[in-house]
Amino acid sequence: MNNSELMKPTASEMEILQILWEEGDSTVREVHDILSRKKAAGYTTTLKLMQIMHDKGLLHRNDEARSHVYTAAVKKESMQKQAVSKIINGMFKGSPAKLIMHALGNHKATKEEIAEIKEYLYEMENNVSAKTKSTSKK
Amino acid sequence: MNNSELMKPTASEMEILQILWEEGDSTVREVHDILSRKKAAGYTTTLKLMQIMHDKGLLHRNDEARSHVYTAAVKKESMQKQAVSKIINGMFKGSPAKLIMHALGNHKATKEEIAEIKEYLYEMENNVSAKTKSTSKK
DNA sequence: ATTTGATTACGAAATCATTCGTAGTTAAAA
DNA sequence: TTTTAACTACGAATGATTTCGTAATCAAAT
Repeated sequence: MNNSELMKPTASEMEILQILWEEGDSTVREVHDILSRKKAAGYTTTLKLMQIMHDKGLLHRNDEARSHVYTAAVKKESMQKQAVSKIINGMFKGSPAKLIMHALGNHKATKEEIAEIKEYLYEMENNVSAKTKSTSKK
Repeated sequence: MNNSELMKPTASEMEILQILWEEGDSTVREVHDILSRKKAAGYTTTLKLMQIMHDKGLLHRNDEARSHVYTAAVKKESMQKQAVSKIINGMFKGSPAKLIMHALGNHKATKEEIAEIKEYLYEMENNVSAKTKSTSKK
């Protein structure tokens, strides 16, 4: 039905995407079991949601086996970026610094995290490949 | 209909709140004109939305004059906090640092902003009234 | 005083998202 | 082979949000 990046997942769809990003390819059953730990939901509700997401192009599906296996078709990074942009532009007048202050002010970071941020800032200021995430991630 | 903080504005309601935060008290006409610059929308649509928001307690209203004057009834700060929390918990597994890296990575900050953030981090590390926003705001 | 134009109130249609029941299919167990 | 359990497809009910038309009201201009 569509191509890729511009789709805006609903809240429920976000929950499912998050599970798939976390767990990797999964069947409806697997997603549903995880979802059930947090909220009541009928199995066919989860099924339908994932089918709709597939129609929208948010999920890929392998239907060779009887239980279809779904995969997130959008990148976690893209969605994160989109979410952060939306909030910076919508609520913080385009100033990332304002957002950062808020984040720091209301959510305590560990010493390590603070150090990491400082390191990142240092790199930015000195053009030390500020775009390549230095953090040995994942 | 209700009291205050716990209401979750919809996307359209957010747009109106943002205008009111930005412009201060405004009539439907004023809000609508600004809104029209960004999206097509009938006047009565904006009117109805603002009436609903008033019913929900999201807006205050002065109806002494023929054209009613509306005011945001929720604080920008509260909504910002809510938005930041939602994104940190939903997309960044509770790690404010991850959000911050993203914000810094995708939205260039000015030298001043970077300095400001560093200052803020320094204060945090040394407990120097880390909660009182030091930044001479606005 | 009448007309004109802008305003509010409000019902209701249109759209979108969520939830669930039912039917049909398949694979494995009995 | 028959039964049972799990699965998909899909229609449709429900619920929430958004959009808009119409009627009534008011104020200003004619």
